[in-house]
Formats: sequence, structure tokens, C-alpha cells
Amino acid sequence: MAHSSASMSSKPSTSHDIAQGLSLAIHEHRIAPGTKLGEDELAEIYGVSRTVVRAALQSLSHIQLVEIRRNKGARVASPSLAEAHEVFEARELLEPRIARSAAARANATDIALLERHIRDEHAALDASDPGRALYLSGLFHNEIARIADQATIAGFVETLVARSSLIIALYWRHERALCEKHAHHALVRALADKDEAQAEALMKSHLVDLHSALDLRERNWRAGSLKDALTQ
Amino acid sequence: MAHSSASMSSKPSTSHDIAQGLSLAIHEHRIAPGTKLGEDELAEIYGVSRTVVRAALQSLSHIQLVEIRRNKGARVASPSLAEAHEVFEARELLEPRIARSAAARANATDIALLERHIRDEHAALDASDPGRALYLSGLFHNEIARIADQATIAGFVETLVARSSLIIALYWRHERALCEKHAHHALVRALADKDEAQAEALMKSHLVDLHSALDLRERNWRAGSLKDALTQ
DNA sequence: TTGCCGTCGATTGTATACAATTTTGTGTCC
DNA sequence: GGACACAAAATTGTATACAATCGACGGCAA
Repeated sequence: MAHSSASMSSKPSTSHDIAQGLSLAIHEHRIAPGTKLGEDELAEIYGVSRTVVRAALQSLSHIQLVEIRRNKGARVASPSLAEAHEVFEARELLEPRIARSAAARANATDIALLERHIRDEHAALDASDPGRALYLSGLFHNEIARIADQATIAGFVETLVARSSLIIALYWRHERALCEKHAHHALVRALADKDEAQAEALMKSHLVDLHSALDLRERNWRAGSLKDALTQ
Repeated sequence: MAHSSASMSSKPSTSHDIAQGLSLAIHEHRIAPGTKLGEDELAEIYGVSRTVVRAALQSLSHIQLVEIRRNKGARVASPSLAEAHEVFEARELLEPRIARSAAARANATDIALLERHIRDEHAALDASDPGRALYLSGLFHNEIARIADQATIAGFVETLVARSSLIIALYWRHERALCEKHAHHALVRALADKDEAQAEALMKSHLVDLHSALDLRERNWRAGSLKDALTQ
């Protein structure tokens, strides 16, 4: 149940742990897109050999959270604007369908879990931790995909949500407030009512909103210190 | 340009080469679902160390062509019937949309390439090489996704096509002949005519045909010798 | 015979050592 | 002062060595 971040010298982290830790740090915007992820550096931080770190980085590169170039090492991915639009187009294609299936299958336990996610998200926002709120918001979408019981598409959604986190870090318009509170809540209502058409429509419009909230100008930030972000 | 299969002792294969070689062998049904892929075995075959083989296997596990279980090694994936239906449902969702985009963007070069694919496929069938024909048929779908210029969805399609090859190995009804000749040819015509609606409809019905040609009973085969398949 | 348990062999997981490549720094020449 | 060339350092790629785990075989007791 522990967050299993770095600096836990007691347990010998596996490559999965490391991938999870890096993924969380990227999701919560503690590591910026474009940051170099040196193998020795990570090996030292997590107290393992480069072998394990390499496995973790390869794993993350497959879901395009990091970009590995031969003999050049790994960096946190930095999606172009074109890629950003592609990702949201893909989400607009997949997730409404998933929401429909989820509405047909959701039970009381699922609904309770989703409501809990929303509560946690609000708590994170109140605690001025927008990074964590964003991460939980992503989990919310993943959870709906899981409820739909279509592991294949759910896997795709997971990678799209992950990449969305990078995209938001790069292209989000800060002027526009987080309107997700209402969208997510309404979606859960539709799922609870088993209203498939409504769930599909709400998901679609929610994603279109997100997509239109991207900034078409230039990217916002870069780089950042790695060890600080990972060792809390 | 070489096929870069195994037994080419001249070039020091990279992990990408090995993943490609294994992938091709699986696509062409020279390696059956469920086959054990021992690290030492592959390392010897390709003349590299286990390090490189492990990287290749991990790579293939991410697209679910092989299944890696901790301390148990890697096997060629063996999708369940439920997974099989999931894969085709996902394809029915993604590929018609992709076909529509491809119709809007296809140029003369693209059409020529697709027609060449179809010719190669026929040639393979005439040469009684159904494995290669199946592989080329998969390439055909990948190529359409590439033409649509949506790298993200194209990547998804690629993994779905790959898994479809496993599914066909396990659940294909042999009684039903390869009806793909007409379907693929008609699809290319629609793309050449830039008839988006027709392309979308044809792709959808083509996939539904494939899906309905799956055998709901039990799996067909298993195991098989590895070195023979890889060393030609 | 059947079931259990311990040892042994085989296979995978991890760490370390070495080779190859890229990057960085420095000195020289124009 | 700037550009090029070369050398040194740092980083990644690959191979090998060692540790841990799993599975099979065989002995022993019930």
C-alpha cells in the first residue's frame, strides 16, 4: 500500500517498482518532459544495478512515456503538438465507446470506487496539489476502462492517459479552470443510472473539452532536477 | 532489405533484429502459440548474449506477442477466446475509422504499394505458403493505418494485427476459404476513389467477416521445435 | 502403490566488467 | 577570436559471472 517512491532502502525495488515510481513522478509533473534519465543516476537513486533500470526504462518507452534513442539514452517524452492532437483524437474514438460498455456493466462497488476517486481528486485540489489531482483524474479514466471489462482497449486507454499527462504539462492553458469536477460527477451519475447513451455522450464532450483546452502556441517548460523530484 | 532471419552469422543482430525475426516467425506460424522461448536457446541461435535476447523478449511482451511470467520465462502468447473477441472488437472500432482517414489521404504511390502487397499475397498463396500470405495480409492492414497518418492509432492497429495472427493460428476455421482477395481489392478501389464512406464500410464488413470466421470450439495446436523454425 | 520431502539440475534474475559510442574539454592553427 | 582536430571523460551497449528460484527426479515412509 506504500507509495513506494525512491529512497526506501529497505526493499530491493524491481524494475516494475521503478517504472511505477517514474511513471507516478511524471504523472504528477515532478519530472518535466524532456528530462534526461541517466541509467547510473537512477541506479544509484533506487539502489539497484543498471540492468534493472534499463528494463524499467524500456518498459516506459513502450508506452511512450520516455523516449530512448540508441547510444543517446532515455529522456522523458516530449510530444509534439501533432502527437498531442492524435492522442486526443484516439481518446475521443475509444473512450466514449468504453464509457458505454462501462455503463452497461457497472455495479455498486464500481460506482463507490469512482466516487471515492472523485473525492480524492477534490481533496488533492483543496490541498493545492494539482499534480496529484491530475494523476487521480487519469486514474478515473483508467478505472472506467477497467469496469468496461475490455482489457485490450483498456490498455490502450491507459497509454493514452499517460501521454495526456505529458501533453497537459506542455500545452495546458492555465487560464481555463479545472472543469472536471462536474464532468466526472455527471459521468458517474450516468454510469450509476446505466444510461449508456448518456455516458457515451458525456465522455465524448468531456474529452472534446479537454482537447479544446490545449494551447496551440508553444511548449511551457523543460528540464528540472531529477533526484529532488524522486527522493521526495 | 534482407529478411534478416536467423543463421546470418555475419551481422551481429541487435535486440530489434531478434524481435523482428521472432515476430516474423510467429506471424508466419512457424512458431506455435504456447511455445517456450528459452533465453539461452535464442542467445545461441542468434549468436548474442542473453542480455540482448531479454530485451527482445520484453519488447515482444509489451505488444503481447509473448507472455513473460516472473521466474518462468517467456512463451509465445496463447490468447483465450475472450481475448480473441476483444481484439477483433477493438479492430472493428479502430480500423474502419482509419480506413476513412486513409481514403482521404491516399495518393498514387500509396495505392501502388497496396496493390503490390495484394499481388505478393496472391503469389504466396499460389506458392502454397499460407503463413507468408497471412503475414502479408497483416502488413496490408498496417499499411493502411500508416497511410492514414495517425501514428498513435496505427501503433494500436499494429499490435492488434499481431495478436490476430496468434488468434488465427488458434481459432481459425479452415473450412472457410480465404475470402480476403476480394475484400482487400475492393478496399483499395475505395481508397483510390477517395470514397471515405465506402472505405469505412468495407473495412468494417471485412473485419466482421474475419471475426465471424473464428472457431468457438477449442484451440488447434501447440508446441513445436523452435530451432528448426528459426533457422529455416 | 502412493504421497511427501529433499536434493539436484536447469532456467531466470541481478550485478559487475568490459567494449563501443557519444559528448565534452582543450589546444593549436588560421 | 573562431574553427577545427584530437584527446579525455562520461554514458550507453553487450557479455559474462554469480545468485535465486523453479521443476523434476528419486528416496523413504505410511
